[in-house]
Parts: sequence; structure tokens; C-alpha cells
Amino acid sequence: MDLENTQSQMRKGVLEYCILCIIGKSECYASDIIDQMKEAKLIVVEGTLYPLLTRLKNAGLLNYKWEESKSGPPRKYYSLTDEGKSFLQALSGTWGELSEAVTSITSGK
Amino acid sequence: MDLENTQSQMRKGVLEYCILCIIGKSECYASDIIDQMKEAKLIVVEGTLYPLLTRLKNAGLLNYKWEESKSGPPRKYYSLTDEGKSFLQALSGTWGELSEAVTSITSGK
DNA sequence: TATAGTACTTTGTATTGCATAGTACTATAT
DNA sequence: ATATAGTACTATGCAATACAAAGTACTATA
Repeated sequence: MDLENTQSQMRKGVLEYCILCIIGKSECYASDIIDQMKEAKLIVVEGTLYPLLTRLKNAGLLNYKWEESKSGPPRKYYSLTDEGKSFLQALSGTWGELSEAVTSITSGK
Repeated sequence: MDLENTQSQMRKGVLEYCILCIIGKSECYASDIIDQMKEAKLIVVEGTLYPLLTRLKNAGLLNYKWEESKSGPPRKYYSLTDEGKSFLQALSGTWGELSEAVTSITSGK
């Protein structure tokens, strides 16, 4: 049993919530998301992020637009659809419930 | 994108932590664990729990002993090994960090 | 022109929650 | 004595996602 692996498993599902949250605050592109998550000490890597963004787009939760960048290649800026906003709401509840369940179990009440 | 699926993904890795926690409090068998988690509103099913307990045993984190039951078939009572105790300690830290990272991101600080 | 940095795409692997099917033991009903 | 129900555990295959790695493409600089 590998601690790092369990950490990775714990991230499953949570990353989706966090990413939707970041995009819900303001339009951003992949590196923005990586930076903001790194700042919060939640590391997400490209191989995870890009397919996840694609899945969310395909599920109708995100829109994107291409924007020229000041220096470097063009960027894909993402924003939430209405559906994305309400899904994020639901995920917030879900996380809250999970969090509380874990607290309940681990505190022994 | 399916809310239930995301919930299931969020449970990955977390169940391991909770189960170790429950066993760490006192020796118990599978149905005890299912009951205690159900009480905390965190549902775990047999198809998940038994293989997980087996994996933890094989990883040296759990021991078990068979006990006759008052009414019904014999039961497997689990307890933590020393290694299991320190792994649980580490998982507790891991959960705390993840939790805090999520709070940080979702509160917008 | 070549290189470096940035941004995105694709693919395959490992792992675990879960559904399902099955075995085995004990208690109760017929 | 046999059948059924309840309880406890085992095994297997599937779906989904984090992640590593390889690759393409655009822009700036040497």
C-alpha cells in the first residue's frame, strides 16, 4: 500500500470540483488553473488536466474561446455554461457531505 | 457528466482512510464497518469492502482472526498492525492537506 | 535555420469503487 | 430431514480517472 497512490486516488473526483470552481470565478486557460491549484498545494498535471477539460467541455459544462497570447501560442480560455454552474453547485454539496462523513468517522462520534 | 459518478470517484482513496480509522478504534468485522459508515452517511458496498480489506491485509496493514458468531456464520475480526497504525497516521495528514487545499480553492482565497 | 518556451492533444497504464455471481455457515420453517 | 432465509465472505469483470509519456503546433530568440 503506497501512500502516494492513495493520495492520487483521493484526488479522483476532487480535481473536477476544484477546476470547475476556479473557472467559475473567472475565465481562464489551462496554465492559470495549474498555477492556482499549485498555490493551494493541490498539484494537477497536464496529462490529467487537458483530458479533464475536454470531458467537461464535451459534457456541456464548459465553453471555450481561443485568444491570441501576448507572447507565445494562442490560448483556450474556458468558462462555465449554465449547466456547468448548476453542476458546480451540486458538487459543492457533494464535497460538503463527503467531508462531513469523513470528519464524523475519523473523530469517532 | 454524472453527479453520482463524480461522487463515486471522490470516494476513491477516502474509503481506505475511513475503514482504517474504524478498525483503529476497535476490532471489528465487515458488517460493523458497513454499519458505522452508513451511520456517517458514507455508503460502502460488499463488492468494494471485502476486496479492500483483503488488499489491506495483504499489504500488512491489517490482521484478522475468525470468531464464532452467536447466531450465524463465523466472522472475520480485523485489527490494525503497527504498520497499519502509522499508515493511518499518514493518511490523516493526507486527508487534512487535501481538505485544506479544496477549501482554499473553493473559498477563493 | 535551430532552439527554447509555451500551449494543447493523444494514448496507454494502474488502480479502485461497484455490480454481480457464487460459496458457505447457521437458524428457522415445513 | 429438507428447504428456505439470513448472514458472512470470495471472486471477477467493468467503468472511470489520475498520470506518465510522446507528440504536434505556435511564437520568440539566438
